[in-house]
Amino acid sequence: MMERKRTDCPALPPGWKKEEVIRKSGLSAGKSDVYYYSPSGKKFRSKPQLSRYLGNTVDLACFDFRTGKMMPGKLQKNKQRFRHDPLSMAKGGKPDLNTALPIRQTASIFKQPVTKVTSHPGNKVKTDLQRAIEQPKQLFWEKRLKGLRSSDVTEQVLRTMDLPKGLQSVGPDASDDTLLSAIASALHMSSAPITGQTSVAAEKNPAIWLNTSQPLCKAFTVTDEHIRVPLFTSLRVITIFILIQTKNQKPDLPQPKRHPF
DNA sequence: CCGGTCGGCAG
DNA sequence: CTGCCGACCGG
Repeated sequence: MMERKRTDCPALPPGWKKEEVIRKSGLSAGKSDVYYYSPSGKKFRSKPQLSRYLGNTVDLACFDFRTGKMMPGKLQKNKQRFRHDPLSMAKGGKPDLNTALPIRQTASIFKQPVTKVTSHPGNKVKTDLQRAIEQPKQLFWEKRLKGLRSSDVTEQVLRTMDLPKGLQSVGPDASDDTLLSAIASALHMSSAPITGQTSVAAEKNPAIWLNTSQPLCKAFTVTDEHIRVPLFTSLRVITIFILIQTKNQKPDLPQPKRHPF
């Protein structure tokens, strides 16, 4: 019997396997069918089926079912029609994808669109600079960065960076890629030195003792040694260390404020 | 495993 | 508009 290979699929949670079967005969000979298998062995043969099963635990918006890879930039080939823009719809034009309402981000089995209420259509939004600067920050907002990957020009998702063991995450999500995103964001967001969570209490109960101006990682300092020993450490990680060290030595330099990644 | 639709989309 | 092709799903 011809063994068919089930390969690991890095874009999906651990344990998920991908299989590609080439059609051998018939009109569609040469074409292939792609299947996925859950850790428990359940077979999936389409993206909608996969999506229904995974629910909100994995965002398959940029998941390419055929290749099994995340393809950022590839807008979801939405099977369902966009019917939210009466204006452009009435004109017979194609629905404007940019006016599509966002999907509610709360945990729910089903995706729920938000309801847009326009009570005073003519109103301008008041701009209150003071308020804009001090917006409340969501605790553990870094979790939303989970699964975010960098990609090259071909839109292939790059391998996750390996982090030195010295860096340890604090809080509900201990994955390396989230940790890295948090640190990288901290570099952009604040002009303060980056030290990690210096309070020991934060490690035991981060929900209460978290220092929200610091990334979700245990306290660390960057020494020359971190930068000098590139063995087993990627150039990109070294670069981040250098950026942190530079910033921490000159904390008074004005830093550009950016949005998190 | 393959065929038959349907819908997106390039020409 | 039309023909092609990929996604999806039924048998």
